[in-house]
Amino acid sequence: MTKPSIPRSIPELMNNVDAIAGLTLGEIATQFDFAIPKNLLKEKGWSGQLIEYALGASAGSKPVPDFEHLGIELKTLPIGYNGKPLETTYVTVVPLTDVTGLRWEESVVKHKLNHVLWLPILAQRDIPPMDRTIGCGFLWRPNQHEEALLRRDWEEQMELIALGKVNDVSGHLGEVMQIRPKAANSKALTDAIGPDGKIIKTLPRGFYLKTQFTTTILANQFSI
DNA sequence: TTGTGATCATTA
DNA sequence: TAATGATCACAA
Repeated sequence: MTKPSIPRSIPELMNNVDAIAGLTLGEIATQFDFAIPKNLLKEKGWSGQLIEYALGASAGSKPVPDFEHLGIELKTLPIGYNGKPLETTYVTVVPLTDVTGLRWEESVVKHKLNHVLWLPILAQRDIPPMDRTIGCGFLWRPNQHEEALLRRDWEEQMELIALGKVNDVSGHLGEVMQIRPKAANSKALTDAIGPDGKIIKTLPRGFYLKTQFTTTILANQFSI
C-alpha cells in the first residue's frame, strides 16, 4: 500500500518505470487499491490511469504533459503476442476553429509528441486486464524523419479543416497520423469551420498515431 | 461541454 | 484481419 510520489527527475522516473517492468496490471492495482475490472468494455482508460497513478503522473484531464515539470507525456501501448501494437494511439483533440495561420511548430501535436514515455503492455484481448504484463518503458523523441512524417500529415489534414472541409477528413488520410472521431458518442457535436467559412456543428475529432508508426518506434527501440 | 485515459466492434 | 468509426468513464 505505498503512495506513489511525483518523480522529480527523469532518472528517478525511469527508475520507477524499470521497477514496474515485468509486473502485471493486477499486481500494480492491488498495490494501489485500484478495483480490477474483468474486462475493459467499460473503463476503457483503466490501464492508462492505473499506470499514471503508479508512476506519480500529475493526472487530471488538463491539456498538458503527464509529467509537466519534466515535459514528458506518458503513453501506454497495448501490444499483442507478436510484440506489435494492437491499437492506434490517441494524441490529442483536433482544433476545428481558429486554425487559420496555425503552424506545426506551435501545434499541440508537436508539443505532446516532443518527448514521450512509451510503456508497452502485453494486452492481447484474450488476457484479462489483471494478467496483462507491463513491458520495458522507454523515452522517445521523434527523429528528423519521424517529425517530417508527422508534420506532413498534420499540415495536410489541418489545411482541409482550415478550408472548411472537415467532413472530407476521415481515418483514411495520413500516412502515420490520422484523424478520427473522439467523442462520447456519434451524436456529440462541436463547432467547426464550414464550407462557406461559417461555423457548423460536427463530430469532435482526435489525432491518432497509426499502428504502423508505433510499430516502427518499438522496432527501433528493441531490435538493436 | 471539453479534454484526459483509451478500447470496442462493425466494416471493408 | 486490419482499420475506421463508435463508444465508455471521469475530471474540471
